[in-house]
Amino acid sequence: MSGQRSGVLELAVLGLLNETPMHGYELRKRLNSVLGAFRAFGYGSLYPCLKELLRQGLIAEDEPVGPTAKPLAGRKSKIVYRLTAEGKERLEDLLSQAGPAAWEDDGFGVHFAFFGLTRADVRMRILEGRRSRLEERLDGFRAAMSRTRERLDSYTLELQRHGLESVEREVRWLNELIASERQSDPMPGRRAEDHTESGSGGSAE
Amino acid sequence: MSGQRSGVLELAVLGLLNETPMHGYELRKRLNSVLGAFRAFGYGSLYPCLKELLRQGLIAEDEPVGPTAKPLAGRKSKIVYRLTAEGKERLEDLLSQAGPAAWEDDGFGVHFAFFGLTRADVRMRILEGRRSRLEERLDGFRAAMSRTRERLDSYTLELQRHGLESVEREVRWLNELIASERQSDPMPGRRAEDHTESGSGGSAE
DNA sequence: GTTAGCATGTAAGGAGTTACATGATTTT
DNA sequence: AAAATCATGTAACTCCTTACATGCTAAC
Repeated sequence: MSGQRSGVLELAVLGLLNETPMHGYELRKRLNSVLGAFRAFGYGSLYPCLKELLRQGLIAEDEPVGPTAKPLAGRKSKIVYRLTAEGKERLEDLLSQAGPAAWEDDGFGVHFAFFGLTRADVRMRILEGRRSRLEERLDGFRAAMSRTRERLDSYTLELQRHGLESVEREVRWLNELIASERQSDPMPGRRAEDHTESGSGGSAE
Repeated sequence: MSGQRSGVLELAVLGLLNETPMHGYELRKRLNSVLGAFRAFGYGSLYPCLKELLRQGLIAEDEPVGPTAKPLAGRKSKIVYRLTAEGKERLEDLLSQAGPAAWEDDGFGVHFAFFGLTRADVRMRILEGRRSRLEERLDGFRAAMSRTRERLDSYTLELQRHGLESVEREVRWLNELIASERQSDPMPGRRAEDHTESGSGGSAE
């Protein structure tokens, strides 16, 4: 067990490098612009992650053939990373898992961002998983409210009100997404183990 | 440097124990109901924290004089914690700090929850600090959007749209709160560029 | 008398964060 | 040539999570 690195960052890095090769600095900016609202990563997180992915052979260094291709004077030039075949495999593996990691607060954002690479049934299970996660939270919330309806100063109350409203809004958002997914996906002969159909309804970019 | 424990948990525990003494199990429920929308703590977080606060003398054990007060047969009964004088001091200290810790994603919720114990000027600075933090984020966002308006699949786009909208909503919420704070606080001598007046107002709690 | 919930803990470790350090390139 | 920004990294640390372990107490 050394460096499993099963976090959000790994997936995000693999996903972005799948779109196009990049060097670290650029990667970080794309990272924080794509997932900006949810989390922000610093170099202190990114570079160790790249190092680890490199060690695992999931990504590789591309020799910089760009403009002013200085042939490495002491190794302190741009290092462009690209996804290897194993990396692509790992990415697809990660994106086919529809478990808690994909719908908890951490994780959902990234998984959603790469829904374009995700099978329709997995997408649906993740959306529904997140929705029921949020509904659980609403239940606990309301239960707590009726339990401790007693003395609560107005700030605590306002915080709860706002929190509740935010969660409700996300549920509505999910409902719309789910409805929209169902529409574009005719829900073909749903026969349990049916995942290798000839891909007609894949990623319509 | 041993166990500074300057996190969200410490503040939340001190704040809740300030309202009323409690034992750990109960504390955890209150914790997750008050801050429920933002974070959830497990026992594995809470008990070590209590232990550390105890070591620092910020909280103390209350002998259980409740119903069926079993006088400790092997020490595995309810342990009720209460805030000590030092604990109260520490709480007030934490709640008077209007720094990044109070308006970043992590800390804002807790600090807001205890605004009832916070001086009016500190409250205002925290609300404004958070607002400008969010506005920075909006700027970065929109800059990123105009930079990479190019190819973006619809899911990534939808994620950004939703993220943007959420942040905008929180800014509006903050605006309302700030306006409401200004109203209940006469804000002495407010004359446009007039910010260095001798503070006669302050905390009229 | 056994499930379900209350109640208290510990050991190991994960996933980043902070602060620091430094070189290369472009802009002014 | 100075300043800004691009670019890459490391060491130490923090706050919390996960999984585990245990015992008491009330309900069915």
